[in-house]
Amino acid sequence: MKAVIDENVLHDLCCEEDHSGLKEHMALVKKLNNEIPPEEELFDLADFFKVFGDCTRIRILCALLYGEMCVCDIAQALSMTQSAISHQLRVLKQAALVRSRREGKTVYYMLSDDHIISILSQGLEHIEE
Amino acid sequence: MKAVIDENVLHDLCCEEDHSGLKEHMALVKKLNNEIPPEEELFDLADFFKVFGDCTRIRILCALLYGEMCVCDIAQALSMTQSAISHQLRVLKQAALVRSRREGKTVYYMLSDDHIISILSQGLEHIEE
DNA sequence: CAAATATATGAGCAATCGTTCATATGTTAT
DNA sequence: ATAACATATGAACGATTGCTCATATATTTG
Repeated sequence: MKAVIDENVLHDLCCEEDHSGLKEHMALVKKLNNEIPPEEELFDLADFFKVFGDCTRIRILCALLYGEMCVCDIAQALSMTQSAISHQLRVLKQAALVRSRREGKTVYYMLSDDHIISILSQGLEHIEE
Repeated sequence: MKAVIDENVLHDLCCEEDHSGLKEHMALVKKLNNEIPPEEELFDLADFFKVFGDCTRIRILCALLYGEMCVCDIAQALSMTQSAISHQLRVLKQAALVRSRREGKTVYYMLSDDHIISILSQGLEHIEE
């Protein structure tokens, strides 16, 4: 192993102008218990991000930023078929990114929590560079 | 449009016990200039998250949490072929998630900034629920 | 220069993904 | 019950993805 380990990483982080990364790094390393997490957890993590990795799903999430919407309105807003939207809403729901509420014939979807907003926001920050 | 708009969202957020989401929401809405961002930006955002949406790439990023590593060591650490790792490092590099440094025959890869750490960390937080 | 080592890359293939189309399920109104 | 509307879902198909294998490029050493 030629890899530079542990303390050097912390040293590098400490020597940067922006110290905000250090706390997050420590939190993550603590969370990881100083080891690469078990395969299963990394698999879940990849699966989680995979859901964000599709333009249609991102557009749905952005549409829901402004409040809950029913399926047909989302479809109309994105100029896509009801079926396509419904399929993707299922993916989003399985990943717990959205939840739904039925009101008669129509089903309203909304973001399941505002964790999602900060993840989207952080992604946007990164690509604007 | 049956969608609930704007102020209602803010109202909902204000009425939650945890107020931490509001600031982030406002930041994002401000960033979006109160509109769904142009298709191109959402496309880029999806592309960005897509990179995190693969188990091998996540494992590489986690390996690099502890410091820079050369290609063959990453391959050994993850029990994968050098070629597979090299292909994925290219994807990670194109997405600006890693950068590399050549030292003789060997090429060392490292995380390009600690933004990535906080994104990983935030993802882990979400799946641990 | 040739050999050895580390990395990068192109072609090909199996698997996964996102959409469409047809159809099923669920709800309301007549 | 029947019709109308909203949503969900299964099959199928084209596109994309991640790996393997073979080979190319780059660097060091003899």
